[in-house]
Amino acid sequence: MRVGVSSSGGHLSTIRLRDIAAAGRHHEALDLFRHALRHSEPFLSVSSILPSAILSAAALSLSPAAAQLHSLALKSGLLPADPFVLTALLSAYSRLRLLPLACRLFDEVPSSAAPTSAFNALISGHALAPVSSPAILALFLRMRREAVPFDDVTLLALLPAAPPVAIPPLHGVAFRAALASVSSVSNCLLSCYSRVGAVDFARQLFDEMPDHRKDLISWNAMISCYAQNGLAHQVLDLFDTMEHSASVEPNAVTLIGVLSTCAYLGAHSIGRKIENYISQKPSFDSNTYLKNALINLHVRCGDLARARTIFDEMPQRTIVSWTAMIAGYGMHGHGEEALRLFDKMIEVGIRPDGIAMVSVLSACSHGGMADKGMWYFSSMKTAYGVVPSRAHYACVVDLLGRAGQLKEAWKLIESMPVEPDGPIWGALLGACKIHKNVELAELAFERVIELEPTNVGYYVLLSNIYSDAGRLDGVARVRAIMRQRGLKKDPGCSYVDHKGKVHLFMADDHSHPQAKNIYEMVLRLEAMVKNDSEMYGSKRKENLPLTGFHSEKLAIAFGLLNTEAGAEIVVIKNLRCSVLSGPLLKP
DNA sequence: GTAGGGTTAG
Repeated sequence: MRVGVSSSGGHLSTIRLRDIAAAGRHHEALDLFRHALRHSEPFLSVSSILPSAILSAAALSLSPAAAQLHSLALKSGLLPADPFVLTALLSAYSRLRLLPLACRLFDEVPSSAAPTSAFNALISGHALAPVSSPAILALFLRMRREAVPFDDVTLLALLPAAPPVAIPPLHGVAFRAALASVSSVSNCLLSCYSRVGAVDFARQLFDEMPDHRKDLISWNAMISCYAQNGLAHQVLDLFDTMEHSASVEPNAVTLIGVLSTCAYLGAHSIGRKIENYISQKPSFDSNTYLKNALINLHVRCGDLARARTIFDEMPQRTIVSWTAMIAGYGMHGHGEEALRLFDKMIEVGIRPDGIAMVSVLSACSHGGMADKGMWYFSSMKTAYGVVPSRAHYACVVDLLGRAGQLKEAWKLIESMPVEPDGPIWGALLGACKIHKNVELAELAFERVIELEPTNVGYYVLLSNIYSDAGRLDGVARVRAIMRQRGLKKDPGCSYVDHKGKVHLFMADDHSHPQAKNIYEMVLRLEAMVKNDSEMYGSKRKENLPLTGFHSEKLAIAFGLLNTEAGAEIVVIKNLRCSVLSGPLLKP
């Protein structure tokens, strides 16, 4: 359709509108569109400016405007034939979460006349919906049946939403269409493999990429892959390689991956180096994601004051910033401060999500505030619209359990609207250990082992409960089941970074040069905690050799023996011992 | 001109 009266150069509006919309100035874009229509510029086709206007309306969440533009398109005779208008509308309805409208529009397109871009828009729209993979795969199959060519964009929309089993066949499809070597597609495949834990496949893809196709995103995806799969040593190794390979410069996303690994390892010194590097780059200064990663680093390494300073100085805080800080106070036993911060978050108008509530409940649990925790748990649905998930139940079972209310914890599990999972029964089992309840422990163990038959931790826990109760028959039985199922006790290890040297401790480990002093220290500490000097003497005499010494206790004792009062001791436990050979952890 | 890959908290 041509609308033309005015004298100004028509196509200028088209170009300006696109640029303005692309720059994110959507209000201006819509104003310009209205202006162009009203003044009917010559040689200006509505079809050339309508797609940008439609997408601007969607970007501003203006459903009525999108619907108006839709009817304008109909009146102008642009639907369903104009592929650009059609695709923009499909994309707009998808982004406005009006998927039914998108589907209805798509159905009006004559079969096999729909362009690739229309399918792509609809697939992306379905990918935004919570349970979408069947619908998406159906769309893709229909595309192939109707011989509509697919492209890289199709795969980028399809792959992240596809179920794990569909990834390898889709990889094959991409390969045969000569799309698997397109950087964006191979990066996407890499993250898909990462997400399902297929780290080796991801690495293989990474290694197979020729250097000129390996871009910053490829490096970031591989680093995040290692980080998310807990392979800390590999993260630091790859980051090191990246820094020495001149072609790409790390960006904020790279550093977030590395920082999360430092947080996981408690590698405070490396993390601080990265923080220092960041502080010299003004462009990183306003990156909220990066600040959140730094908060998490300091929180996990025990430097709450530094974490809080970063938090306080942030120009913008997201719910992630608040949650990281609340969780930090919670995990270090500052329950009151955690709740104060939570109240403040509510005050500034941030509505907590499920994860924020997990951090609140666990702060209550670790801070011994059972009543407060129960209050938050029972009110969170009405107050904040957070429906309790299994993670919340696990927190509350832990909370009741620690407080000695084992029966109530059991009743809560029984009353759950969904089936309890391993961590929930595990929390009850842990509470049984604290309160020495063998009967309930046996019941909880039976359930937890049905759900997680190979989780060695639960066997060890029950064995220790029997051992505490002097029930050696039980200990033997648990050991027999473990043997029968081919399960081996994971050697728990803890380490301390002291003066640039890493000191590793295993449970009941006597190999350290200071072993004698360390064991003395543990016994003293235990006696202090129990406020029972009798125990110190008795355990010392009767236990030869000494057993039941957690690796973590040994590491803490070592730290206390070798540092000044008030010095920071960071103990990291239960990591795969392989991380200790990492290059960055050496002095 | 349309569709779009990598990022933090539990």
